[in-house]
Amino acid sequence: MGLESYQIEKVESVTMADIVEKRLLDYFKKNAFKPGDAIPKELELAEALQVSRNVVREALSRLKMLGMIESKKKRGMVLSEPDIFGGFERVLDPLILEQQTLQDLFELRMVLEMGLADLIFRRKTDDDVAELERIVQKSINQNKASFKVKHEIAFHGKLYAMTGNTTIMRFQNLLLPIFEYVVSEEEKLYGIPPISDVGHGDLVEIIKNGTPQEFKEAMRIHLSPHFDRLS
Amino acid sequence: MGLESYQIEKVESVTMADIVEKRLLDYFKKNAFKPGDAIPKELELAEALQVSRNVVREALSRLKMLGMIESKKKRGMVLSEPDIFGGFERVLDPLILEQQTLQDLFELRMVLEMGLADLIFRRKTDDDVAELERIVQKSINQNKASFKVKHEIAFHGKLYAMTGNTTIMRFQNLLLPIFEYVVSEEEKLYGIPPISDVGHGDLVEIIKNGTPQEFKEAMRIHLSPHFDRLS
DNA sequence: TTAATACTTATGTAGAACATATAAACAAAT
DNA sequence: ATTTGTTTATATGTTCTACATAAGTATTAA
Repeated sequence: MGLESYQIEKVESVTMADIVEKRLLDYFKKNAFKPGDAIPKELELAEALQVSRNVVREALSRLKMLGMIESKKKRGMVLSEPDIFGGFERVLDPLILEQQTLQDLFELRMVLEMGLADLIFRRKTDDDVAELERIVQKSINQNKASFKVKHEIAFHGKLYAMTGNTTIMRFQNLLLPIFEYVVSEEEKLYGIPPISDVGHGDLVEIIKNGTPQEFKEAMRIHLSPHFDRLS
Repeated sequence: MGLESYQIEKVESVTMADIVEKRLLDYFKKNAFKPGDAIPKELELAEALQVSRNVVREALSRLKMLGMIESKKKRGMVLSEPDIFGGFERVLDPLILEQQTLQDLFELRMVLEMGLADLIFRRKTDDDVAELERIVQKSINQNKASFKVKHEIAFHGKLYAMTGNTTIMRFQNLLLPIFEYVVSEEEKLYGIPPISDVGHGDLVEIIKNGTPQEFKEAMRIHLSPHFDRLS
């Protein structure tokens, strides 16, 4: 009988820095700290938490990485609006993420893309449509692989931009390298996917004169070469 | 003329820990480190980078927070599969995020919800549908607000679960408190939104016997009370 | 009043010391 | 011979002290 049948759970050592980090987060939430609020000095925290200044600094360093805290000499530290995807960005490396996670993120981006329709139609402007047409126009008679990738990014990036939602846009920008990685891995395994029946030109036409419903269906077909490869 | 017209950018002091953190990340990527690989000892890193062990530890502490590094006494440190949303989770507090970011995240969750259709239809099982029906059944004749919220979470949570995508599921779970916060804030401003023409029962019926296209449209209508409030 | 100066303070960095867990090697016991 | 106990070396965890550095504050000089 293997050890795993005993369901022994691995003891993971919790360090002081872990505890202090959590205490600080709880402290901020409990006291409804807002960006701009000053927080206690390192030595005061160390004294209050009964740990060395070093441990406090390790915990603070973590929060600084997330943009949650800013510090200046003499002036002390203030809470600040964190970079919501800061931690996400650092961790998003195809080489260190599990295959399943990469696959999940690949799907996540496709789900996003399918769900954009209503936001796009709600907020599109004539200028947006004109730029989309320009992007599509530029891609005609271009066959180099490197250009195609750039064009893909420009076109779909513009779609995200049209939502007017900078958070979604940032999110998709972060997911992009993952998407490309998964696509290239798939191509190694299964070859170049068939070209979709619906191209960028068709999508633009629908944005111009069609309905969200038509767009959703068109986008599904546009993505279907990828979609059909999902398990 | 105000200072802002000079486009002076705020000098933000870059600390050694910031630099070392970046160097470490670059080092891992450049050398194609994979989870399980051992990384140099603290003292070696300090020596190589010509900084104190203290600074190295602050940088390492950050990566440990993201789950990117695990350390054990004597055994040293190994790279590990990071928690992809770990940093995100810590930062997701309605009180410290800007109103616009909250709004963006609110929309992001709606976009996700609209995009789920194809994954759900691709992977649904009879058991899934049965459970959805059970959830809907339980909600009949329940009118307490607290129950309604729980029911909402259970129903939509099940929809996410049916995608079989644990990353998407985790993501939506993290977004949930934000969603609830924004909804409650909106209710304070504009009152309770009108009840949608499409309820959970209708959605289940479509999942059972309908098409992804019908589901998308139904979900749009289901969410329209929220959607119509978007600027 | 203004400007130059010194003082104070909180963060940033360095280095040493010790605590603690544990891998590895070795010795003892069954 | 395999297991069990003991020793030892070592890498991380924690604390302490000291000093550097930037930036408010108070003081002084013009």
